[in-house]
Amino acid sequence: MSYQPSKIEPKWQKFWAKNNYKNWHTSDKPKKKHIYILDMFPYPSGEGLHVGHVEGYTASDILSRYYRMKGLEVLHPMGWDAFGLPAENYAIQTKRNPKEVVKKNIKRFRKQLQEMGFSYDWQREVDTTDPNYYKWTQWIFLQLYKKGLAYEAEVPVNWCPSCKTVLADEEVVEGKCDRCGKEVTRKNLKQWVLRITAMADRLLEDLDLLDWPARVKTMQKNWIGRSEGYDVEFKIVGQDEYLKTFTTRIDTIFGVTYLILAPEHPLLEKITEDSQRNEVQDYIKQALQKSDFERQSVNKEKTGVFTGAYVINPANRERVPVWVSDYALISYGTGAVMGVPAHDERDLAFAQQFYLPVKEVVAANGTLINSGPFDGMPYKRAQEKIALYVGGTKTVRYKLRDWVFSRQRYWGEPIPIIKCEKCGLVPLKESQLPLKLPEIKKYEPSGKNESPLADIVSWVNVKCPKCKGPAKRETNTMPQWAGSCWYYLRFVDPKNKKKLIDIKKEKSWLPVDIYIGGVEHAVLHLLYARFWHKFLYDIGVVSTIEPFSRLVNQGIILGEDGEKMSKSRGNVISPDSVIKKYGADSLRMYEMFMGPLTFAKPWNTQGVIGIYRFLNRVWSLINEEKDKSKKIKEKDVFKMTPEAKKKLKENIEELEKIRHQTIKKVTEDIESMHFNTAISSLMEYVNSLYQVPKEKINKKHQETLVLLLSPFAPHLAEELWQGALKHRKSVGQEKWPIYKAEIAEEKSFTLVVQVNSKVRDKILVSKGIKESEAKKIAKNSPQVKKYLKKQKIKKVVFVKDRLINFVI
RNA sequence: GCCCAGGUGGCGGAAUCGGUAUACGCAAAGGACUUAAAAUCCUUGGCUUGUAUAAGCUUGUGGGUUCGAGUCCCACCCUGGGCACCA
Repeated sequence: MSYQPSKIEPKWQKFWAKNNYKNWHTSDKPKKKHIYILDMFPYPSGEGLHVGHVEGYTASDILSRYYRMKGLEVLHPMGWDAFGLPAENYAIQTKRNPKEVVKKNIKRFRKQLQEMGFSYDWQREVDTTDPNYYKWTQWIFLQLYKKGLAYEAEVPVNWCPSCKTVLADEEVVEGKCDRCGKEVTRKNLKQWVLRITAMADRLLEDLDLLDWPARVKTMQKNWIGRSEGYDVEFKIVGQDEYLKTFTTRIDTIFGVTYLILAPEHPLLEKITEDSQRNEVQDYIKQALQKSDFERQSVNKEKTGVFTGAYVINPANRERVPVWVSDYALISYGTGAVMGVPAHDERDLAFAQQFYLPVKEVVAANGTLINSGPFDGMPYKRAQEKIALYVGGTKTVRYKLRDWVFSRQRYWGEPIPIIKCEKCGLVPLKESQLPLKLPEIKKYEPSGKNESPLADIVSWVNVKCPKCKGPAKRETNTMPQWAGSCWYYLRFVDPKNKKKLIDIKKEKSWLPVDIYIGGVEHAVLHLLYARFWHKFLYDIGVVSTIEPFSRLVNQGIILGEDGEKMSKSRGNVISPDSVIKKYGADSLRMYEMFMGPLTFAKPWNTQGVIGIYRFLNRVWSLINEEKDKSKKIKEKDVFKMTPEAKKKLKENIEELEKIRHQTIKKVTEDIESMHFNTAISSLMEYVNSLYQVPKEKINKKHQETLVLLLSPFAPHLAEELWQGALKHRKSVGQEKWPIYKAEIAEEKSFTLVVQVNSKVRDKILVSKGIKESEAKKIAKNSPQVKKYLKKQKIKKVVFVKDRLINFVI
């Protein structure tokens, strides 16, 4: 019989599913050594699983299967991030109810994951749209509200006209909606906002504790954008007002030649001179009409208008003009900037545009000039002194803004707040959770700055829990990210009715040891989840300060043309079609063999076939009858050096050595996540086994091969283990093979003989050979003799167990 | 513009500490088997010169350190990613 994945794979999937996947179920409170291996759970979109999911999920599955065989208890769960725009937009497109659509999509995703042979603990499955789950998402919101970390505010927000909802800053990419690609506009709306800025310092500092890719840490650092500087006030000439500016370079204050206010600055109106009023008002109007993206696009010409007002520079008492320009942002600092064209690129561009003076105050050597009493002082040291001199206050500012948390959409967690005209905002009682999302007929966004929930009179109108008077429910829903902020906690205790998580269980499993997923979540999910986790730590729900100790980003898989996979390009590879042709094992292994996990790699269908061939070779190595085995002709066998060939023929010990070397290599490579080289070494092992007549291969070799292969190609391994090799247990429950270092070690090595650093000969010698002996052997080589001739040897370099170099 | 990562055969990639560059796989060529094809198995394979022994060159480019550099240092070029008026 030949290797037929379409026959054996469903068979073993059924076998694993027995007793609700009992073999992969983990206890709540692990006793032995344990590890929590987590995938970023998918949005169950209508597209189904794609090859990018398969990549990360295969990597984590290999680790999970490996560590189980090493005797660790492994928590490896899966669930569904099913609220939010992708599912809802798909439902609207196909004119169906989001709930039904999601249910169907989840079913399909689950089936696809099971067809990949992923070893999840399906008893811990969670779904963010299940009321038993989002009850706790709402509960966390209530706690945030009680601690003052959730508040309502009228804020300028990003509005997507196509999705008809508010977006978080993180969801806007290059001025466009991250979901649909439409240009985002700006609106002022009353919104729920989470005070993530309160955690800014901790989110920044604790990055040091994490074993994460440096670039993800850098992205978070930049996103938080901490700057230390000073607030400095400038007195307005002829008025009693002061303009407060924020600067990180107070040492350049003697170089201020103008001041800039953002168009939204509250004092602008008041300070503008009548002669300039029309011009300034026109400018403000224009600026406010522009989208954020337009205003902030780079390399654009600077614009601005003089207000007619002057301020006094507190450092040197000079009068400097006040301008309005949209390169000052109202949302950062004080909305007012001191213009120092000599030492700031943007200020220089502005000054050149409007012929404003440029005054140098820091010399090339870094000491101050034209700075009165501070001349000659190094600029760094001058900062504190100047601050004292001009009355500046030390301030820390962040780029990070509070997180706009409400969405005008149906498909999200309802915010558990009641609005009463008399009592104001009244939170629901915990006993009233979950506040279920009502089933409605019309769930398209209305575009009226409200969620479609606002139209459900029977749901919206309630009695105020406090005064019993008429009141209304909050109709906005939570954003996509809410449910994914804490799902990794629920996996540990998915059925707890009384608590979000039992802290004893949390203590034994958290933090997540290995978290695998795409880099696209570097500042969204990963920052929000850290924020919530720290909050839960503060209120005593969890005992750990960070949720994910180690993060690994898989690289994206490109189409066969080397471009990003997309429907419009027509280069999308569907996992289903690959499974159908070559089986899930080939798909898994190919994706791991393509290259390092973290690299971006182009798909190559021929490569899948290569892996398929390899699995066939494994199959026939173990399955074929001995008499039918390769008609090995001694003369045409070997692809190895003559020495190795001889050894293999004469000495089966060589094969045993390779067996131990392979165990060593595969073990080390799995632990360091070098899956591509682990597979290479399995291939080399199989190639070696093919070099010897079948009857010389003992069962030990076959068993080792199957065990080592089992995390990568679990179906094939199970078939061979329980079939041809006649074992009773699942291969996944066997022990991982061990190697002996002394057997794996090579006894001899190829001594490289160089003359003037050029390789002239290679001689097989035993390991540990001494310099004197090596010298003797090397000098005897006819090749080497040719080069040495009568020349005088100036120097001999000997590297133990490697080479000898004669310098002449 | 700034920051980060990376440039190795026709392709994906391998190569602890500076010590045999190109493992493994794909594609290619030749052979065996077959009526034939597919599949399978075997062999070859960086480039140049050469019948061959062999010699020279080769890890983006140019320098440097070293007995010895894919690996370390300097400069430059290119690709990918991130940030982008954050004062």
